Amino acid sequence: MTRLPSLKALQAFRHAAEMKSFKLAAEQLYVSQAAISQQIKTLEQQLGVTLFHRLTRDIELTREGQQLLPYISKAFHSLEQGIDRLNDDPAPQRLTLSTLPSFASRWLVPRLGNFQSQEENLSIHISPGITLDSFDDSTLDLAIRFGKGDYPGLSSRLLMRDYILPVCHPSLINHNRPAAEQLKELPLLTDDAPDMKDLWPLFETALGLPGTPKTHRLQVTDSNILVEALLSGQGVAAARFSLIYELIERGQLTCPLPIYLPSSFDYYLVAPEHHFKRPKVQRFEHWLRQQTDDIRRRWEIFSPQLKPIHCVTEHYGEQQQSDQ
Amino acid sequence: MTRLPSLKALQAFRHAAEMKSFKLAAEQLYVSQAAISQQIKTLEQQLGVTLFHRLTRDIELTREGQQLLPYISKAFHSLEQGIDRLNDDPAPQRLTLSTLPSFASRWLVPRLGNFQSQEENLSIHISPGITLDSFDDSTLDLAIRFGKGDYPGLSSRLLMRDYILPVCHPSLINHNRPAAEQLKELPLLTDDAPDMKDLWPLFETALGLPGTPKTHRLQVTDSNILVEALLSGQGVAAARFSLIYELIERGQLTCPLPIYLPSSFDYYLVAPEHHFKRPKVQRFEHWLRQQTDDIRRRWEIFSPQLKPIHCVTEHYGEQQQSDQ
DNA sequence: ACTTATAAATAAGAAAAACTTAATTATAAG
DNA sequence: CTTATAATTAAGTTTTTCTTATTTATAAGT
Repeated sequence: MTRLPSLKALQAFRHAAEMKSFKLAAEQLYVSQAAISQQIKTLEQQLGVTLFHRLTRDIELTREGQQLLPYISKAFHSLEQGIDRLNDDPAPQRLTLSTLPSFASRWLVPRLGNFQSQEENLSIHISPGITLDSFDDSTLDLAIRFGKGDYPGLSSRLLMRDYILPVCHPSLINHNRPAAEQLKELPLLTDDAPDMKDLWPLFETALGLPGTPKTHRLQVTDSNILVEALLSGQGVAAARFSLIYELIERGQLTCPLPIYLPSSFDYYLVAPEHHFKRPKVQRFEHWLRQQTDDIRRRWEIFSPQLKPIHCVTEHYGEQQQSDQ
Repeated sequence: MTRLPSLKALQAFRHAAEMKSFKLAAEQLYVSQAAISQQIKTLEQQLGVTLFHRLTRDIELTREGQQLLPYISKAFHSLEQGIDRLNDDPAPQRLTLSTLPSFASRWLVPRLGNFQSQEENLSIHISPGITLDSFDDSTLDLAIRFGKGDYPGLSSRLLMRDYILPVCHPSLINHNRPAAEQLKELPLLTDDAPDMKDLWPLFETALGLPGTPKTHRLQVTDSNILVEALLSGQGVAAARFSLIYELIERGQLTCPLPIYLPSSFDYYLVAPEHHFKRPKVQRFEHWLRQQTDDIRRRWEIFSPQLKPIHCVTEHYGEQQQSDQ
């Protein structure tokens, strides 16, 4: 039942018929004219029909060719239309984003006004959530996710790298004593997200401090709440630079130890590949990268004072590739 | 601009979508399931879209897949319809034949009653002509042509071989004298068709007769007229067995010399390949071959008395591949 | 809970299709 | 009569597609 000829042969026929020339058809399709000649020859053999009269220096459709052409054209139109529609944006005036709640409220929303002011006609919708929303219901344009960049079935682009710092409220640190010692006495606030769990001990061993388990600890599930706890001076924690750099700059938080950990998870833009072709998404991505460039500059200013702990992140590499 | 995927990939998609299974699609298309899997994978890459959700033991279309499917189906319908139409018979109740006038009147028409009686609903039209009619105007179903079987752009099938005999009216021959001598005195009737020209000298040299050019001769352009002239005793001629065998059997003509020449031209059925698939054409061909079997049997009875002249027909081979 | 069975994915190599260049053919135009 | 053009043909190369064998994931059966 494989009675259908190949698309290439049909395309050759279509172009040759429209141009009334194998040569021009070949140019349009970026192949040699011999290729067209051969395709049409085999097409004619397969169909058992002569499609063209070969006159000396031009060709013309036979009756059968004329009869066939409209069906072929129609078929190609339908194919092309279907494929074009796939990439069409169902709602070009509306940009729907999925992000982590912490990133949304602490970083994205405060800046979004700037983007909205230059995109008068675009309404922006944010869908905050821990898990990655499905792109199947067609409403979601783009996700900003925190992970390793492996999102099966989706296309991802690195938005920015992140770094993890030990932080606490400035009032908890007495500058006359070594900070490391004081930290031992403070309650530890932990984030149980997979990428943030059990990071504190790495700081301690890096400093050669005995790994005495902390007695006081407060465990949260959302980085946002963790930051609020830090701001109110409830203890120390490992926190992401991206979420707290402004607080440090403003003196609302401090980084008591001159060390940091490169994050094993980074920020990615995630969507089906074709969503990245939507003009509104491209404009948003462009704006977003301007904003993250700003973070990167701040980090470049801030980081020289710190020493990286190159923790071999193998125990992250092995764990389930979970994502927030 | 080669943005279209291959037909195979689209066909794989179509069947997989309809069957909700790569395995079943593979069976329908007579390929392995791995082939379908790969085709769809590359299709998804090309389109930048996920077409199927892979659940464990079945698959389902994504939103994009659902959106694409109707366009693809429509395109395939159009293709299939166009190709089917090509082979459709525009007038199944009417059989139009093109043949040589001589063959039509002397052989075909007298027998056609037999065919027509078993084909009540088929009207038969004969278009007699020296040259091969064009198949472009869609009215012609089949041609019965006399030639070498090379009809560029058309399909041809050998219908029957033919043989050339020296013949004249019986009354012209006196059985008490050697026939060869008597023939020298009779007028020669010639057919100036390319395949019949200059055949008489071959008979003469075959018999070892001096090639004294005949003084009396009558030249005709149609074999039919030649036969009429022979019947009325106007002379001798080289004539086709197919056209005169019944006259010999009835004693209306005689073959005075026990020799014959295999014809360099034979009878062929000629048409665009797909015309041979039309039911009415197939029925006609079947009937026609029954009829020509009869001629062949008669020849097998008649020919043992004769000696073939294996004239090296090179001067036919080299001449223009003309056709009657 | 453990085995079995199913459907899809993947890898590697074989087979088929399509393309390229170069040479040939046929004929209109100069 | 020569030249130039467009198509065809031939031969060899590249690309695509397919097959077999293996792997993965999971639902179903024991």
